Amino acid sequence: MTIRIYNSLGRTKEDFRPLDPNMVRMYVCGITAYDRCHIGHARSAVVFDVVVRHLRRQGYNVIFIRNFTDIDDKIILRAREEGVTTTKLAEREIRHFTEDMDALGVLPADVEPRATQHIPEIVSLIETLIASGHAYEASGSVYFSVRSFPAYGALSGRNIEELRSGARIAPGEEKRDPLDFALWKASKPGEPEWESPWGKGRPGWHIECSAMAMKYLGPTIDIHGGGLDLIFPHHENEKAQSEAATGRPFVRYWMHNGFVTIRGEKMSKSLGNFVTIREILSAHHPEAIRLFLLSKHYRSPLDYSEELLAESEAALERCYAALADAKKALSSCGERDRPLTDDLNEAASVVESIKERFDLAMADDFNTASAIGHLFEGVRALNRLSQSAVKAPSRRYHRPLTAGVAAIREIAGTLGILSQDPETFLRRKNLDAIARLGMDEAGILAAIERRASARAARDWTTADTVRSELERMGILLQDGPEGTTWTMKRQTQAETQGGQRP
RNA sequence: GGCGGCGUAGCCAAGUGGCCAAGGCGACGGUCUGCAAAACCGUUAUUCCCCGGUUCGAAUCCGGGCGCCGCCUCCA
Repeated sequence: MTIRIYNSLGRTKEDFRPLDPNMVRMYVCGITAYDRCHIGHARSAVVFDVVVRHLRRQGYNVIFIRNFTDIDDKIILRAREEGVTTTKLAEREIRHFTEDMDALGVLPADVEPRATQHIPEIVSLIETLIASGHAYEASGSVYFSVRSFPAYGALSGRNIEELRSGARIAPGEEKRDPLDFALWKASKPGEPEWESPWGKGRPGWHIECSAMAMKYLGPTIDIHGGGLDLIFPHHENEKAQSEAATGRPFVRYWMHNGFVTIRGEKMSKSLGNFVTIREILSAHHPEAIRLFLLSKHYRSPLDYSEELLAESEAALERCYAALADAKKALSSCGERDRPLTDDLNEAASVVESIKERFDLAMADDFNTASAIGHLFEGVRALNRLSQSAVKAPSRRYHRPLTAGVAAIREIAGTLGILSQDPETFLRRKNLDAIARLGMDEAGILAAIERRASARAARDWTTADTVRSELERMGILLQDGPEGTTWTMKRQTQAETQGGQRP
């Protein structure tokens, strides 16, 4: 199936044809390691994680690189404020990031290179650019000459002359053109520094990505990803310096994810309206967070709110409940050969077709929102089969139930959800919830016992009193053929109002 | 100012020329149940911000409004 990708360069959807038919070279800009990551960083990571997972499931051999910027102005500034070295600060934040990613189920990249560990490659790339007249040295710094690269502005759709009129040269910079950008920055006293042919200094921000991408993936890579805000100047500059150095196209498909907003505004440090990944993880299941992040197409803005996260959580629970029910149904469908009704045959065919429809949605520029729609159609069809299988057992349920569970798990695997055992997930969720309320299960089980005796005696008043007492604490009872089970009441919108966060 | 995006049910969100406008959350009615819950079934947008136009036919294309947002400086 041909995948179509919206290419930021050209702003159209194009058929995806990697340089080598079965291999995908992919690079995504990671974080600058100076502070905790928020849900916006999580979105970028999860979106490209899903791209990698999907490409791999389609049979591509994906080489995936995600870098860490571990030296830059912000890191130097923050390290100074905290009185630690830039290395220590970066190490710490990289560790936090890695922990966040592990928690979110984001697969590690094949290589996670750091700028400071690639100084020789960076220096060598800069030397090439100087030799070919695309860069020049001035007082120990090296700048890229934008004028020397006529295609500059093509990626971001910017007009060079307009950019030039708005740009200015900062004090201490010796640029020949206001648009020129630093490849190498001469160090100021007290700053971290590395040896170079131009004296001690450190790499500029953009050059590290070119050097590392080309080191691990070669001069032309298939997919380069990052947040929308990286298009200009970061990716424009990366493209210019890489192509100036090699004379070959740097990236075949540029992908940019949209922002996470909060109350309609971009989440950012400067506005102070950000919510860290860690905060959200403390209140929500990681897979619910993934489902939320994937609920909208990756290029559109996604508005964050507690209510929407709670909705995703409810939707996720529904999926797990369906898998758990299907398992039970499977064990009770028996050997009797009873034909299925038309609508059940239809449910069976829905279940058998969701993989294909899911892949079709994903092939259209990774339309996860649409793909999730198909997933839920599968869930409903599976529920229908499970319910009938219990009511009117027949061995004819065996195949669609088994296929349905397998299909749902497989496509969910592309999204990085439904990876746990359903019973374990549901039980854990309940135990976690009562633990948060400071309760334990013994009390609940005792109450269920009391109610069971009352019910046996047909004392409905007592039975209902016990049940409503538990319900007031947020615990719902479910009477089934094998006795009574308990579960936590789902949070509704009304109940989450004025919830955990302002 | 330049460039770009968005406006679909109570909320979230697919769909970008033609089957009844996906799916999720919520709400309501039904099946089930002692009553419930869960699940299932049904209902919940004669209509896609507004006004014109093109077309046999438009949420989808064109023109004009209105509203919201982003980039143009570090930013996922």
